Amino acid sequence: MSTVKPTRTGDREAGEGGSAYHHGNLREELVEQALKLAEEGGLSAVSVRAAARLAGVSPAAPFRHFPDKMTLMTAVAEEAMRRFRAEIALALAQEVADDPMLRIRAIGRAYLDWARRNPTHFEIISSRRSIDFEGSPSLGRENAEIQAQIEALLLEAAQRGLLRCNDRHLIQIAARALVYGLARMLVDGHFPSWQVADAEIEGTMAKVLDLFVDGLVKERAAS
Amino acid sequence: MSTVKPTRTGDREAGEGGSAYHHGNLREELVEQALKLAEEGGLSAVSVRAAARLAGVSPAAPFRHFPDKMTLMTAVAEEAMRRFRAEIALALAQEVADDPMLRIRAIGRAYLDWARRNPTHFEIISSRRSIDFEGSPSLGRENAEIQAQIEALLLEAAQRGLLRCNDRHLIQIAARALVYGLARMLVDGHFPSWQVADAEIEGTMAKVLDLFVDGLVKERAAS
DNA sequence: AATGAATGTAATCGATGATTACATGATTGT
DNA sequence: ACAATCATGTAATCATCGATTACATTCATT
Repeated sequence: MSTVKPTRTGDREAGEGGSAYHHGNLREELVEQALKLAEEGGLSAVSVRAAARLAGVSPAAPFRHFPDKMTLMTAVAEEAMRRFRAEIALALAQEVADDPMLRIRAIGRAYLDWARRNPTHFEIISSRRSIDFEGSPSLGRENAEIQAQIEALLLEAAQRGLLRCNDRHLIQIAARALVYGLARMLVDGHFPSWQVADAEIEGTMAKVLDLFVDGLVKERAAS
Repeated sequence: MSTVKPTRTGDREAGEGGSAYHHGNLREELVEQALKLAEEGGLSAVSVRAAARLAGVSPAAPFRHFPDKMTLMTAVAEEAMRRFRAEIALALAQEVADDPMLRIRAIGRAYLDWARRNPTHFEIISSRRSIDFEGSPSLGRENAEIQAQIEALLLEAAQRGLLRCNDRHLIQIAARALVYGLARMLVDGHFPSWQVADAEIEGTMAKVLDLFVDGLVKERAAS
């Protein structure tokens, strides 16, 4: 009547106001709390029960909204992917350069930056065991959109004769493998084995990205 | 008395022969069974209890040999790493080419090949959450030896003027990021999102590797 | 208001990692 | 040969987790 959505009791964000049997927004609250758990304690800290606890609800309550843990994690991944995509889109919008390879590099940097700042969220969207990627249209769509953006940039680069290799699909897989490998080396804690200190990680990843992109383009005039 | 090793009851490989209270070789048996569990059911199928079950021993027995699960998994990782290294060494020994970049590519192929055939074992040695990498001299040493081999090859390549970039450490990180990314994309099941069928994976990975290595070398003469 | 669907609770199950007290048997010193 | 000692395995138990079932409560619609 007074609230916008007729199907909801009302916002209980403050936590203690209204009558407490029906939460009113449990589904989204659980996703949010799961994201928080992931941030603070890593992937292993995310449990259905812990999310329920944080939401102030019984251990069985989440199963009214998600048939199993994987479905909850998939919803978490969808939210994380939404943020990931938004940040990539922002970086691309801020890259004023006309050079398509520079724009691809900007995407790569945004990718690595987000993974560095949200390691567990990155892990969640990358996993195919804790989430049902195939079963989520949202995840598939967002992923395909990133691919399409890069494909367009590669096509432009090819038309300008910048590329050393004609197989753009292969280039794209290579590019993704490189940034995915870097990001996973980071979240998996491999850099200490490479004598790369934490403070150097960002710079190292940027230089590796440059090295790779330079290797893609046809012989540059000079340097 | 009759057996070779005086400190052991004797081989109980067959399973039912001798007196059964003391297993005689539990530690190694547990590692072996854990490897088997990993092969057959993935990382999540590996549990201390399951390994104990397969070894025909009580759920608490493993904790006499490993203080916690992570220590068991670290021992598993050490055995997996040993096999991994052996296969890389074999591939390198079989590569007759004198070209250091071809030798590096051979290492990359062996790396990817092993990961493709032993996805869960690869996952275990790559993880830094289920194992204590830093706490294992064996793991650190084997990893450092691979790095040293590649460093030597890169140095040779640099001396022959083959490299486009002088920072060999950076090249090595990039190379590792690429193969690690490819291997993890495989293990994590990303290739379906890239329209790469299972049968094409091996070839695709090889081509991506070539694309990368070609990008490292100074402008080739012709095609 | 009454009814039925949506949503949350309570109780319970089986599996897991881990700990403690106890049992067994092999090793070793005399 | 024998007994002390230590390594190794067992039994029992705990807390946590994912999951299910039966029941309670609230909301929306009639």
